[in-house]
Amino acid sequence: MGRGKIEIKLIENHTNRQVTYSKRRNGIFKKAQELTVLCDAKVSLIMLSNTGKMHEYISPTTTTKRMYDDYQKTMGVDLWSSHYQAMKDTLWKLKEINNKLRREIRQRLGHDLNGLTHAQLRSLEDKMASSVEVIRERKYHVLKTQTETYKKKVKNLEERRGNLLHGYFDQEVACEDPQYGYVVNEGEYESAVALANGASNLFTIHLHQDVRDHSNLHHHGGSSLGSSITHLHDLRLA
Amino acid sequence: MGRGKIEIKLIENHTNRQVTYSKRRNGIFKKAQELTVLCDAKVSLIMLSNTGKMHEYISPTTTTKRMYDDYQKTMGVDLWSSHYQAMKDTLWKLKEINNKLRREIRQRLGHDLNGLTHAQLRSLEDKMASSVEVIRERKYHVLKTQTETYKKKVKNLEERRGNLLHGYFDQEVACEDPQYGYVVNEGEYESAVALANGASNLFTIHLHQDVRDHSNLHHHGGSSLGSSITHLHDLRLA
DNA sequence: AACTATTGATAAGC
DNA sequence: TGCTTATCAATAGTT
Repeated sequence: MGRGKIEIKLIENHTNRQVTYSKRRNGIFKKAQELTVLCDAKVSLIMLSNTGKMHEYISPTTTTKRMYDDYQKTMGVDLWSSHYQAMKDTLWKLKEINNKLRREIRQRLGHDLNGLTHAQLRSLEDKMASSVEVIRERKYHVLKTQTETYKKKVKNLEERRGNLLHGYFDQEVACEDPQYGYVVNEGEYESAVALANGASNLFTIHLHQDVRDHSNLHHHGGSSLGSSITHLHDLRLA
Repeated sequence: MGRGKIEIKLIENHTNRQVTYSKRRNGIFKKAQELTVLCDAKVSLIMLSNTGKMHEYISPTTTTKRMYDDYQKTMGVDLWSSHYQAMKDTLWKLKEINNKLRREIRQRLGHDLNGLTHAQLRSLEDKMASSVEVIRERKYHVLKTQTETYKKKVKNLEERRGNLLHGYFDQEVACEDPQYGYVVNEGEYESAVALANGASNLFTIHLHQDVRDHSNLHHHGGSSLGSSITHLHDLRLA
């Protein structure tokens, strides 16, 4: 339709092609619009020119995301889910691993032993016993180190105070039982134990939605009927 | 264009609306096709009728996924990423929990004790000692139960064999040391230990792509130019 | 961009 | 749905 029939093949002339693209694009947008209204249909139309310009029409009764979600559902399964599906798999596997780790910890705490055979229990007992031994040794090591550090500190303090105050605080310093040296950082200990006792509290995960505003884009919805259909999304590829 | 001008408003007559939808849909598809060829453009066109039928046109030079990916990039990346982002957060948190659980297990195995204070070590030792006690008790319980079960079995066997064969196998039965009753399922024990000894092997996650075949759908690509544009995806919502 | 001669799309009817 | 045809709409080429 025009001053002459044209063959449907690539328009070689660059300018001509641009003009035709613009004209026909608007024509299609108008038709999409009309279809939406006349037939109560939902249309998602995305067009990308060879110059990299992107244009979109979306029926005002829906959103592009919803259209593609429906499309996915209809087509069977996901299109872009290579990424998404891999993520879901990873997530599931991490959950599995988590459960296994938890179970192991529970067993080491002496719970959930019902499923284990005598041999497994014997092995578990042995391993834990040797672990306790390691911990005990480490404890003695820390004890020894800290005691020495403490002694040094006390001695240093006595010297300094003695030097400064000529023995005025000798009695007070003597009251500080070296034993108290072991309970430094008592506050931190509490929280450390809380953490060690389950970390279950960490499972309180608050999911949230990240809905962003794309106000930088001109959005002229399909509601402005016959007036200005040309005012559709006019975007450039990033 | 037609036997009369029509107003662009919802067609009330249901049948008429269906017919118009079908005709105009094909018209738009044809125009999308022509635009693709004439101007070297890429078009993604998804239409959903009010009866739930879905139709699609996609330029043969691209795919629906690629078009939508481009669209997302242009729009600013976030459409379904509310979902996606929540998933990523969950994944990250699960990894964190995993690491904490692993650290705890290592400490209970007697490793990585360097950061702990004497008080923490003492607490850990106590807890492990009491856990060992629980495990030991459970072990004895299992031992006792299994021994009794075994004795019953042997007795029953002896009786049955005695009845049938008049004591012919007495000697053989006597050779079965009751101790062997404790080592049933030795094979399973090995795998259980392997599992208990880290579960680290579970981290070997093989990501895969799930590319499925949708051969149940009639796919007539945009290559069949002027011939049969009506043969586009014709799907129903699941 | 705006203008038309022309072709193309389609509303109504079958 | 498919075909026909009288009409209106889109647009190719020109200005």
